[in-house]
Amino acid sequence: MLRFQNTLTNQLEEFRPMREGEVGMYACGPTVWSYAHLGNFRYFVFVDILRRYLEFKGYDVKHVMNITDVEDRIIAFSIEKGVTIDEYTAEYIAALWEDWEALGLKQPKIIPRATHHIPEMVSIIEKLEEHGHAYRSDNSVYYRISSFPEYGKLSKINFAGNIAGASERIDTDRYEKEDARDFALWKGAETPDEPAWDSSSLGRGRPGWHIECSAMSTKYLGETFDIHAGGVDLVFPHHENEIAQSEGATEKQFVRYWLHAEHLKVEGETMSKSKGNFYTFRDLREQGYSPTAIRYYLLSVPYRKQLNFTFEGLRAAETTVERLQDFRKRVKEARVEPGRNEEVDMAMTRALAEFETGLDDDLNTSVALAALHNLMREVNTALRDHTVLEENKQALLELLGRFDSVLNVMGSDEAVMLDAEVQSLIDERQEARRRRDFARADEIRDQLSSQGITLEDTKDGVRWKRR
RNA sequence: GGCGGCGUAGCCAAGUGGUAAGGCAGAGGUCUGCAAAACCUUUAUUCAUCGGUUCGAUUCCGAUCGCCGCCUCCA
Repeated sequence: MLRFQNTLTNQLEEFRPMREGEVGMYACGPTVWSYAHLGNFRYFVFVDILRRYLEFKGYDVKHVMNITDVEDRIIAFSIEKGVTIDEYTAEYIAALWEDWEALGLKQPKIIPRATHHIPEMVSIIEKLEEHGHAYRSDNSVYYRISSFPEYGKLSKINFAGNIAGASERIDTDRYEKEDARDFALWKGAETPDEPAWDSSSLGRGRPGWHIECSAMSTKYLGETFDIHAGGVDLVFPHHENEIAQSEGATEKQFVRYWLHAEHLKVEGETMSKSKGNFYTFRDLREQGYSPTAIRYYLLSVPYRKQLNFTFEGLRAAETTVERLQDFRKRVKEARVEPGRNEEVDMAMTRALAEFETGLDDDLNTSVALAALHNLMREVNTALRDHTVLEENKQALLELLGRFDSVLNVMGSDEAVMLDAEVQSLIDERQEARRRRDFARADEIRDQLSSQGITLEDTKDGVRWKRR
């Protein structure tokens, strides 16, 4: 039974989608003002596991992720560079998809961009005005929080209690609002050259940040949908505001399950540019770490716990991933004889059960990985001195494939060909070894090693690996 | 000031009212011409500290110490 910790109710709840066999899922996407960093990817990997596991369970997942391509920083930086916001964001969007693919993340099925959904946002704002949830001030439109009694139900923030201590941070806004908590739905244009859209009802301006997600999620998933995911920092105010907007406009429940991923720390500290511990995915790749190891590392800690990123941990992930991939490759290459091995059968049954128990429990990836490691050890032990039996091999490859349909860390299936020259060197070395000309054999091994090819001598011949 | 999370072996980390998953590193071994890789075995009388509840607590309750997050645009 699949269960999620729902931020809305603060409880571990059985997951039951609105429609049998289908899941509508909205994941807050990036604001493309810079390269995505490790923390962003921790969250993206979580969403990927969530989606893949739902698919593993047989659901058809309608996965929507927005791209926020208009926002204050984007506007400021594009003006600084003297380019349009589209030109400015294009570079970061391209980089995002490059990183995305390298990390083995599935593409969301629908990827709406904020700038392409202005009319939808305007129409929600109009509805909010009709319902008395919005008001105008200067050229802008604000949400009237006092009109939505349930405000705070997601974040559980008690406004009466906390305003006092935090008051110096409020009221710095230059806009005129009825209440300090109210937030902008539509920001009226102040200068002629800032990016803005004309709306006959609202005037010239641009949308507030929160309205984007309300408009795009509802458009593609309906007024009520199953899952909304995000980073913990979005609980307040972003998601709280989305609820106020969407439920204020439709008078229906907006989202049924709210899932929030914890943040990543680096060497025990908050990742920040000023501390010099700020990393993007590309930074790590430039340092030679493999995307798969990074993925493994990011998913190895359950999403609701802070992940303490360390380079020691990343190196450990590197080793582990190699071992897993090697295991799968060995199973695939193993020579077979007819028949089946009961021990291996039982190990597989246990592993599958443990894998599902783990992921069913609010996506406990640590438990799922332990299941995989236990399987690997048991299979290795059972088959240590035996030839692999045909039925086990097929079943095992199938099972590993199923696990990897969620984890995606065990390597691809494509056979990599060696060029003829390398192959002939390997052959020559084998010949030299037969002659016990080890000097020549080692010479060839060193030569290939300098080309990034590692040789391993096994009972069944030479195996090679590209670094 | 308000709200929330966490503290488990050298490191990362799961977990439960009945006596500690898994990974990395370490140690020993198998294999090997050597090596590498791989494989096997092994590594916490103990779960921040102090009290309490209980037949029994790492797991529940309270206090203390330490770390982290949110409280208006940061995943």
